[in-house]
Amino acid sequence: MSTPAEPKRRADAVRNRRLALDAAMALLAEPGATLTVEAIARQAGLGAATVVRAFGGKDALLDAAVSGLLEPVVRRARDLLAETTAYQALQTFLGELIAFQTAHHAVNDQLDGLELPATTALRAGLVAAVEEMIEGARREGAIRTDIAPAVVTTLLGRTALAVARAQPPSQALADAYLTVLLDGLRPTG
Amino acid sequence: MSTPAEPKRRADAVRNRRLALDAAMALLAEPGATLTVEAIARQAGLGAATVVRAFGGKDALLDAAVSGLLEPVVRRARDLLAETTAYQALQTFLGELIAFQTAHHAVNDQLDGLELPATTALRAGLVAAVEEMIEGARREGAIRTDIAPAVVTTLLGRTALAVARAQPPSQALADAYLTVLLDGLRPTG
Amino acid sequence: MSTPAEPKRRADAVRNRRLALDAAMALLAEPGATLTVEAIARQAGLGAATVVRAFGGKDALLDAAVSGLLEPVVRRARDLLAETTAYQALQTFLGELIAFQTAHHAVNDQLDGLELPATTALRAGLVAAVEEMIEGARREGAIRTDIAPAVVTTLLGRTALAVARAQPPSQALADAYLTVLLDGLRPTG
Amino acid sequence: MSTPAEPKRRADAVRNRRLALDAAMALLAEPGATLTVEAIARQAGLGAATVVRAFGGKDALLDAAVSGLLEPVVRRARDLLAETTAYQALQTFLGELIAFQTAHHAVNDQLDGLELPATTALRAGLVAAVEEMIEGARREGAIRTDIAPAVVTTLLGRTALAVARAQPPSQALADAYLTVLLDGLRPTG
DNA sequence: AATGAATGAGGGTTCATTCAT
DNA sequence: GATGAATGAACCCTCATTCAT
Repeated sequence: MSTPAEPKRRADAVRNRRLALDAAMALLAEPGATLTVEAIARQAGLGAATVVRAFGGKDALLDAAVSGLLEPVVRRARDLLAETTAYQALQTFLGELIAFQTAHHAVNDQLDGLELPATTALRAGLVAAVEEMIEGARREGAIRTDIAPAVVTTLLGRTALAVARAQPPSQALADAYLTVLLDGLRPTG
Repeated sequence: MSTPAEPKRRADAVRNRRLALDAAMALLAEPGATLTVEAIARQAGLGAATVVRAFGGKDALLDAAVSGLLEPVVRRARDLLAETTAYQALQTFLGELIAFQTAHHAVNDQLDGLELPATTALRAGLVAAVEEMIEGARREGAIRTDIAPAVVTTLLGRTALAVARAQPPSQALADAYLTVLLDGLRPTG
Repeated sequence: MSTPAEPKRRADAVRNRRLALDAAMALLAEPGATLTVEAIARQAGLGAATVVRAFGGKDALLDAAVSGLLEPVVRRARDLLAETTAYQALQTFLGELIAFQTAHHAVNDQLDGLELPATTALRAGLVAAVEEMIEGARREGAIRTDIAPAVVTTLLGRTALAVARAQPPSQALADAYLTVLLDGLRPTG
Repeated sequence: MSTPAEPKRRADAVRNRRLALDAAMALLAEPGATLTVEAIARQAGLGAATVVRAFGGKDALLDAAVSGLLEPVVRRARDLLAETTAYQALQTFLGELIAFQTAHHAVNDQLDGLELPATTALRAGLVAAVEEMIEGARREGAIRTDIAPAVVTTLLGRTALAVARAQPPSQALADAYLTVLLDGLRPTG
């Protein structure tokens, strides 16, 4: 009695789509990885044509991979907003964002360059969530109000991205980012 | 009787090297420019083989071009260090750095990706100069001392790069970067 | 006790072969249709492997499909030969041939290009029938005798094909074809 | 004093462009030839990338090749129109057209399918020239007037194409085409 | 010595066929 | 036995480099 008849014939297809996706995500995590279809296919143990067919083009594959990586991040931002104060959410989330981006390095390049539908949507969701945190923190009196929330959001996002890109990864740098940015955002006066 | 007939032939070579370099620098300044050898050659009014021959490969050309763009920035950092207080130098320099990187957008990609010798050296020089500013500002009591100078340097450098990369360029973002970062670096206590 | 259990299993096979054939014929009738195996399978509501297996290769499938379309044409030629005078048969048949080829546009390309056994045989049958019409009409004194029947047959066949291929289809052109060709075939003297 | 300084550096380029063009034309003349870029390049003794570069894409190459083949045909039609009566021009030209199309077999496929600018223009010129012949011949009282000139032109053009396509080529067929079509076009009454 | 042109390697994509379910 | 998926071959195209002029 649990969705019995519908996904009948795709046990291996789903598995291989998953393999291709995982391979792409794994390569996205490596700093200097070659992101060709062939490289992704090799990593997945599949043929090149298979991964193309599974997604309908390289762009769609990258879109899916980046989205797959980004989606839990956005969800986590939403969860934090619901659970605690906006400022606390901001603090926690920024730390986790850096950790994520550090662990999935090449995602950042994709985020900058391409125009991929799902990724774009998720990024917008991420921006919206951070902006809510900023606005909430302003109302809570936790951060300064002389800079527009949208600007603060962009600043936090882009600098997080940059910090994550540092080679080699550095926890000290991530900590410094959090400390300096949040201190710099304290209410003036 | 010194340098008999040898440098005469090289006059054209020097001129063409300069032309290729200028062309590459100009293209590096444009956001979406095509950085193929042929495009650079066309911009320079030269043949494709000439620009390759003048540098011995595309990588070397890019190294030279990026270095050419970076060199005045490093020199400017040095000059500021000599002219004024370290903190004042830091403030001024960060503003100019953002402006430079915003104006020479594509340089950033090259800075991240490749490992080019001259560029790497210059980047090291840049890091060293900023690190001197940080250390000086610490001695001046102008900034906090609970974060290692090297970490602060990396933080400032990488975030400047990220802010410059913002699309579209935003002066408000650059201002916010300066304000928030420098406020966040104020001495604690 | 004859044919014990064997043909039962083949009921589905026969049905699917029919479905694939109909699908291919339908696509052959459309001018710009995509004639990939997958497209034919989709049109048939079958899997791609099924249509291949049912015929043992794409070429064999096309052979069968084209033959299926051509077969009634040949039979019609035979019937006309039996029913009426040779010249009358010729007149009627040419008109119908053009109409058929116009309605099943893509068949023409296949007729020209490939060398498919069944199709080749049918085409030979078609040629033979037309040739009989020509010879009969000669005996009836209805057409000129200074051109070899085989040549006249080829001329009529190939020009019919060309007229059918006209884009956009034109009834005026078909009429002109009939008028001019038949007038041009009138007995000399 | 004869165009001395302008085409300085292209002796080999022109030669190879010519080679590629000739190769394409040669393959266009063969009935079942493979018209891939690689096949053309092999025929020309060049690399595949070279022929692409020389024309900027496969379509442009085919356009040039077909146009190169078609251009003298159109010019010949124009010349005939200037030299003699329209009907005589028509008779002569149709014979030559068949001969040409027989000798350059595959041109016909390209003429049917693609939308190539130069080829399309030339084809329009060809149609216009033949139409002028028809109209002139009507005024001369040499051909029937109960079929629209445009229809006659299409009929002659498409059937010439079809006759040329006959395999194996047959002079008897070409002669029959001319005889039957022109007799069929005689004035009625 | 400069250069336009040639090229070989590599990219993404499509498709007829084969295989595992 | 039917099938969705896998695949290897083939296609067109781009580009950094090399060569002949």
